[in-house]
Amino acid sequence: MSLAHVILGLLQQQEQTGYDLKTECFDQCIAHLWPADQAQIYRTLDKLESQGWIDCTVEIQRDRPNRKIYRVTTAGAAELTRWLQTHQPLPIAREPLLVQLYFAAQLPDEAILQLLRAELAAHQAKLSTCNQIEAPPLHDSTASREQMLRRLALELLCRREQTYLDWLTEAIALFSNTA
Amino acid sequence: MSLAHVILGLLQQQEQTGYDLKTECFDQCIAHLWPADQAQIYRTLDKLESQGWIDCTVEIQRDRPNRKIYRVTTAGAAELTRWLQTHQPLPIAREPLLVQLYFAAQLPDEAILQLLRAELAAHQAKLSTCNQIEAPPLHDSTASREQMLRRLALELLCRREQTYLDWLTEAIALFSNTA
DNA sequence: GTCCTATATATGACTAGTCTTATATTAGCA
DNA sequence: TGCTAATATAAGACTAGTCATATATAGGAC
Repeated sequence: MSLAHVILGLLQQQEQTGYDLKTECFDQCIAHLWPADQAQIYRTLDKLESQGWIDCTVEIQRDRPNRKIYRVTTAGAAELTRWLQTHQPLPIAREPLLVQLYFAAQLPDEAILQLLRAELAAHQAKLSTCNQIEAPPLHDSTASREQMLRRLALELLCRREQTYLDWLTEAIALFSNTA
Repeated sequence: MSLAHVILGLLQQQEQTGYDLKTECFDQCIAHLWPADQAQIYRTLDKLESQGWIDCTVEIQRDRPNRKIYRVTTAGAAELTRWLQTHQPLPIAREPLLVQLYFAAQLPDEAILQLLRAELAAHQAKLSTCNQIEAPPLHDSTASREQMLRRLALELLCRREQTYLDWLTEAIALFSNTA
């Protein structure tokens, strides 16, 4: 249940509501690390609260629905620290495009090229959104520890997209030659 | 429901049982593209059959449980061809390690290094299993179209692992210097 | 003799995540 | 006047995937 730990981490940085988590964290950069929809965020908040890892105070608003502001408890902080140091299993990446290529021998080159070009465009778009996330360069010694670690995480995202782009470009060249 | 299409593809190559699919396909190379457990394979076979995309004949065995040998129907073959040409959404990669790094500022360097080293070892192991999958080199002109496409898919898997290894090695160096 | 493995299929219980809709109020726009 | 967007939380229905267990038979290991 890593989503629970993402939320613990975010709440430790700043106490906030489920709505804030969704609009300011998950819809922004966290989406690249661990996408989550609104329903899942609220359910995980409920679970974290019943576990005693977070608690909340209700801020009564007249003109808007009340806000439940969550913060990490002592037990929650201990759990986060424990989890942060525990090696997690490798992520399972299920890649529809690779499956398609694996069975694509029956398709004409032009159909394969269309698949590859569509994937290339999608990865180019993703790389450009990753590049738009602000972060100091990897070897900037004035950056804080937080900034450096975030830059490091972001760096892998960008490199992964670049790996895709390089591979797709070569694959397209391969099929363009034989076509 | 890509697992359904993986199974359609595999059955189109060779009619076989759920047990065969599990032990000879999913436990071997397909696991790298689309891992699936036994329960999910059998349930998907049921669903594919009720959709009319596959059918089966029962081979009665005296000394062993009977075998249900599945094959792709005409409708199933048409569905596979359609799916193979349809652009699929980018895979969602949820990376626990990146989440950990993102919130790791509170940890000492040594704890971060331990995380990075464990991940490096895991990715080294994965790369070596990927490298053990037999496939002709990418530019071997004597390879069949099937072999070439499989080599291409495998090539991305290997490059992805190499990208991880490079990034992890640099990250480890970064923290070893500051430590 | 008992345990484990292989062969083969099936199902129950569960987790994580998605999609949709409900509720309630305010503000802005056309 | 009616529509939409923003602010907030909640829950129902569903899908995909995981984990464990059940069933049945044969053969080999200890």
